[in-house]
Amino acid sequence: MPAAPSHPDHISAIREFNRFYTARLGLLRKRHLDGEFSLTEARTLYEIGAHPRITATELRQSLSLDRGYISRLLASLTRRKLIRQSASTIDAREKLLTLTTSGESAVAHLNQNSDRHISAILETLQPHLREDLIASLQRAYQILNNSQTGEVSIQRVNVPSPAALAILEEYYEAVHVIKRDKPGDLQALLSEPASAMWLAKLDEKVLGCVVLRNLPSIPNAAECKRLYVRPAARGRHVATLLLDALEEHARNLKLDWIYLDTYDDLKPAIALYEQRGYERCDRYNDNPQATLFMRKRL
Amino acid sequence: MPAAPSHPDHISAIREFNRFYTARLGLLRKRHLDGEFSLTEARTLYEIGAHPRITATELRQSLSLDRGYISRLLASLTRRKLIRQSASTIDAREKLLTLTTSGESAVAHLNQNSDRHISAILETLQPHLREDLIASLQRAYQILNNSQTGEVSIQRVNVPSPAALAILEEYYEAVHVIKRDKPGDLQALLSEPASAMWLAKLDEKVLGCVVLRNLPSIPNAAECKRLYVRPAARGRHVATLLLDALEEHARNLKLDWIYLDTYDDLKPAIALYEQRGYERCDRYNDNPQATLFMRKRL
DNA sequence: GATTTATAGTTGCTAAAAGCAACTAACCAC
DNA sequence: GTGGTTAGTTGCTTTTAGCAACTATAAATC
Repeated sequence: MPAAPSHPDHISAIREFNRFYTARLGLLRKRHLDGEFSLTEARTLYEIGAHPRITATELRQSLSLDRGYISRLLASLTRRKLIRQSASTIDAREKLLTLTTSGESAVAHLNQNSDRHISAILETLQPHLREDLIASLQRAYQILNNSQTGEVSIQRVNVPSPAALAILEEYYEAVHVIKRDKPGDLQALLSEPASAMWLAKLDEKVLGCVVLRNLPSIPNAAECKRLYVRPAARGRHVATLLLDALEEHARNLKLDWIYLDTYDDLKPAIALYEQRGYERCDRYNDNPQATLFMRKRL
Repeated sequence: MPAAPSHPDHISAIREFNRFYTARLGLLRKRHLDGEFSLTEARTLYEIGAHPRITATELRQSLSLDRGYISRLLASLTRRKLIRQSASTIDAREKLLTLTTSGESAVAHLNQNSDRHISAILETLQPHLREDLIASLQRAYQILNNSQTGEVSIQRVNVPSPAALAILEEYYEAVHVIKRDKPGDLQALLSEPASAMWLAKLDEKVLGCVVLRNLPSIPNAAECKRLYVRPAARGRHVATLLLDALEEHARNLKLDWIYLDTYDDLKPAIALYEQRGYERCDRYNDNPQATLFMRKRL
């Protein structure tokens, strides 16, 4: 649909908001309140934390900085043992960046600082205004996040591609699982008859994944595993699209049940499952981390 | 009222919004798209434009930069004829900063650049989402703007204080009046029986002003003049407080009518007047700039 | 399979941005 | 007046960032 030209009032309203907001929240302060890191260093650490296994080039694009400068910056952060640069098996030129433990605690510390500042502002607000403010910002977030061009597509994974391994890696980090699959396991899984994996993509960027796994202990059933949507892509119904693909596939296989396990804490995930017709059931496996079990009749 | 401690979810929601928003809008890009100015220079120019007669120290606080650096920055902008530094009559140490004509056009040009970028984002949105986005951001703006601590107080002006002269100066710049009162005129005005001036203040900062002036041509009437609220303080009902004070004073003087003149373009001002019971009337003076005349029976 | 072309990252050099500290001049409180 | 304070300036230094030439790997072309 061809959008109508933006009304000038809209534009200046946003411009004014930007100026006001950055000033009020101190978003442009050079020395990031914390003596130890510059604003750019802090942003770099945060970006690596948010996107483990990011490459320097991707970082450069998202921070819009010079390659040379980034290179030195990363060298310095590595020297200070805040990040780790590991060789990529896919492309020997690039290095995959991850936070070290102390890098993670540095990010946590930076967040704390920024939180203190935000908290001081929120505390001057009456509770209902506070709710109102959060809701307004979240609405803005949602609208802008969804506005990114392109359609989310769901792709079946046939081979253990780097992209598939990378998103699984991210999933593991996000849920802190202890027992991780090895790359070879994915290959094995994909070749099992009733098992499969899907990726959600926007252009070429992977937004999330889900795995359907054979469940030999229960007749005519399979298990939904590794449902994960990257934080940056949430609110775009990516999980819904992934589950649609998974369930359709299961139906084609003439399965009767999808089982899954999860944790009581994951309220939004549980809400989604319930909304899709999953209902609580008894423990069906011995996953020690899981506290909640659900299933759906197809 | 003692505010309840902020819920951690609120804080992290705001932190995430900040990261997302600054990245999406490119607010942290160093070289401000325009080759001519750095981000800091652009911010400086904008700040001076938004607060004419600001001092270097105030600027330093709002941009949180070093005094020495600011000093050099201002020297450079002055050399480039973008700003003017005029001596303060109140405090000979400080210099009042204003944009030159070419400084103003530089700001306009910077705004255009930033607008292009904003416009590109808005154009990807459907009209209703666009409206929704603007409304959300404006709501956030409003809440945060009002959250600034302290109560707005209204003060009667007894002598032509520097603060009173400064806000009048700002008013003149804002409305582009040709015929300005000279400082002596304010003294004369304040000593007239039915005339007076009020300032709205937040802590020690002046937010706006209004003048009540004797109107000898009409019996038992006075005129409301110079109603002005600084852009940064709008949305806080400052004008309402000022008019309350003015009308109360007029009633105490046993006046029957308040008259005022304005321009058709000033829709929000006119809406405020109408809401307060002012109604349109015939031209009662010979102010060539005025196109709309109103009055209210007290 | 050799050759070109492109890409990821490094390094030398330089410029711009920003901070620190010592300074001057004006103001303020007693 | 005198001592303490504040607004702004200036000399000096560090940090931040960019440019361009370079190496090594990958991808494309023939």
